[in-house]
Amino acid sequence: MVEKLAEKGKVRLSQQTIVAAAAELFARNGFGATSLDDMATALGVTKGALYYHVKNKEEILRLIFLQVLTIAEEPLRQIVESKIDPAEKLAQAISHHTAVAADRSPQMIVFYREQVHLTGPFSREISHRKKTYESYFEQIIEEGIAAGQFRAEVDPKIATFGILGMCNWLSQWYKPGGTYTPTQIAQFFSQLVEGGLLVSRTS
Amino acid sequence: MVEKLAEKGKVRLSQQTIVAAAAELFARNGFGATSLDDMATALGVTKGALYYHVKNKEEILRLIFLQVLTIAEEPLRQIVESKIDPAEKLAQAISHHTAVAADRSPQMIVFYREQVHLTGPFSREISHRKKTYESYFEQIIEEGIAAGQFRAEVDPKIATFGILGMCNWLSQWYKPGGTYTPTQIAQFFSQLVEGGLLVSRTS
DNA sequence: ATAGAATTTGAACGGCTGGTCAAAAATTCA
DNA sequence: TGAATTTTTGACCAGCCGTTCAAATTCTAT
Repeated sequence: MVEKLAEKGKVRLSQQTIVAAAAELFARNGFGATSLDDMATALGVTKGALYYHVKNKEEILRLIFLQVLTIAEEPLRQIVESKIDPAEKLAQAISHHTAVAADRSPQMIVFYREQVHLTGPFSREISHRKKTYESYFEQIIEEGIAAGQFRAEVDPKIATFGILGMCNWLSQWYKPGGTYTPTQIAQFFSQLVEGGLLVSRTS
Repeated sequence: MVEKLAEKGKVRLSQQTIVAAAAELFARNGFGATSLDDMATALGVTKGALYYHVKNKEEILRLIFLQVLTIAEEPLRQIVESKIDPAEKLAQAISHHTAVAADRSPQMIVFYREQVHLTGPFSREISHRKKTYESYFEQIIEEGIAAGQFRAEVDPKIATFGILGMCNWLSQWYKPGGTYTPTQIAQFFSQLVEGGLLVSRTS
């Protein structure tokens, strides 16, 4: 059912390689439907070997979540704190988030699909960090409204959910080597969010 | 682990009630992590009883997918074929899609998360109907560009993915009884997509 | 009331799951 | 080389999974 990835013998087994292989399998088949045997087969080893590098199945999932957050959080924080105008901040934030979604798309799919399988305090920590991440976007929009750059009728929370939804959805359809690069897609999204579709506006 | 829903004894067991309960459990815990015992418990019956109404677990999943498509497809088709201007069409399409995402949110979560667990030709049929559904949005945007109402630089495919991502994401955060109704949220989304965030534009 | 049909039960099944572990193999380094 | 260490094996376990089915129950209509 799960074909072997083209990694047999090439790479040394480690937490990193396990997590990478698991992310692809979880993204393709779901966390619950991916067995440790599937992962072992994909890596060209036996199930038991995995347990030398990893405590259990859930830890693999935890490591995927941490990887996503490690990549995503810090650059966004820097964008928010930089001293450029809000519209440019938003464009950079969209560009950053789109890039993460595009080149870590298995991890992103897992991140937004499988949190339900995290248990205990770790799941709550993820929820909290997700909220913080979202709040950065909210801040940028509020800033833009306060500066008179964004329309005052905009609800920052709804707009944030809209923008993040737009970017996150990318991992559902983006395939490397398509018509557009992640950078170009991010530009399209920025134009759409900032300028809208209409040629002219009345407000 | 899975608490009983407040349905015990109240409703008669049927395909419909099974599908409804399953949708909530699948949405909350995932298809793979939801056992038939979980569903039976939630409905106040034993596992065996389910098999009188349903062929197997995958059929339950299939019925959820069909339910979503049955609700979503036809109204959108009518909007596309109606003789109103593209901007208004888009607003109505967004409103329609948002409404579906909001008041069938368990089913929508399952629809976009668990297709991987469908097997055989049915999965391909769903993919095809999904694509057709997306193409309706593309059509509206192309129409708007052709009519000179939408900006010519817009890529209809990317814009469609963006809009659908925005709406679909709703099922991840929307809770009935929040600050805004689905109708209001749809209006926000329409404004965002059509007019953008910026107060003024140069193009 | 009672026959007949519709529905539910509860036990049983084979298979797969995540996890464990002593022994074997591979690697490292003096 | 060869001893010490790191890594992998492969067999094993207990438990849960989806599914089946004969028997028991409940419902329906006369």
